[in-house]
Amino acid sequence: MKRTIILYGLALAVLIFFLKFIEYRFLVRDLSLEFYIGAVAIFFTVLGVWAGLRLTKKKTIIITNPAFQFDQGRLNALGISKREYEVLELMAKGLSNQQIADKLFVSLNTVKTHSSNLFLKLEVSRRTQAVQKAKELQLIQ
Amino acid sequence: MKRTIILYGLALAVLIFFLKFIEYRFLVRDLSLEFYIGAVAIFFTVLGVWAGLRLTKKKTIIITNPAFQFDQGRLNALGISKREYEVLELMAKGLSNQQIADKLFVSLNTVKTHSSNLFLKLEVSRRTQAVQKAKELQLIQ
DNA sequence: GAAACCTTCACCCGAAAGGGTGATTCTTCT
DNA sequence: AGAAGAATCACCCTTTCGGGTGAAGGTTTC
Repeated sequence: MKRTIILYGLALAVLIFFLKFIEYRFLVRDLSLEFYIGAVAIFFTVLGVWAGLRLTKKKTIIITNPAFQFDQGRLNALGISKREYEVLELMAKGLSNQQIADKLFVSLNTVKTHSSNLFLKLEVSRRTQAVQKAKELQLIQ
Repeated sequence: MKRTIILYGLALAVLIFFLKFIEYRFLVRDLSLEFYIGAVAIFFTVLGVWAGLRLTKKKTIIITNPAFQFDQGRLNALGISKREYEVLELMAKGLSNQQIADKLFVSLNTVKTHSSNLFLKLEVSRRTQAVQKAKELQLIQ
């Protein structure tokens, strides 16, 4: 922002001195006033576009929430165990219980037990709610 | 934004008057032409800024982190209808199909149809994935 | 060593979700 | 007026989820 203004100012100064220069060399006889004005117009239009875009350029998208930080305390407060948390994470990725079971090398029944306990502790009754609530509580990203 | 442009204009004016001042001291010449050039420069700068912003309006709307903005275009690109979007929103809140049906005053079958079409369009096969993907695509908050 | 966890797994059952097909009504666009 | 799409609903069937109960083996803690 500041750099843009400074650069703009410098460009402006350079141009004006440049114009002064050619003015003294070639344009004292008023040979092409139209050309002179045209050049100034074009130059400042371009400069204006450039500066305008520069100044209004938005910051890049931040998809992940930078304010997120893993809070073990909140997990403990809810009594969520390590294994249950792993299930929760995979659940949030949209995996089915079977896929979670394959990933954690346990049986489907085990995953179901974990998820059931998880629902009790989060006080929900469906996985979508669990994911939503876990995000609200900043348990997962 | 506007403040930036105003500040910029003021900076420009200051610079020009500064240059004028130098000019008076060292390069006393035809003053009316100089002012004319200055006016043209300012005018075209403003024009350039304005035109630049106008022309790139859509491209510069990039959402910064907390500011979610509804993007109809992305919905259209995926071919997601209004009703499907409503189902998606309620789905993301963790509601069951039956609850969604009650809320929208339609039958369970209708909700299932909408969600099926939604899954096709989002290229997913489960509601958790749909919600996750919709958030990634900034379709929902 | 008993109590309190965690982790693992099994079985049953009902509810919910998902996939497929077809059909009707209504609006909208050409 | 006809085509296209949206919204609605139905019926079928399979898979997945969720709730309940029970149980065995492991660790930690008092």
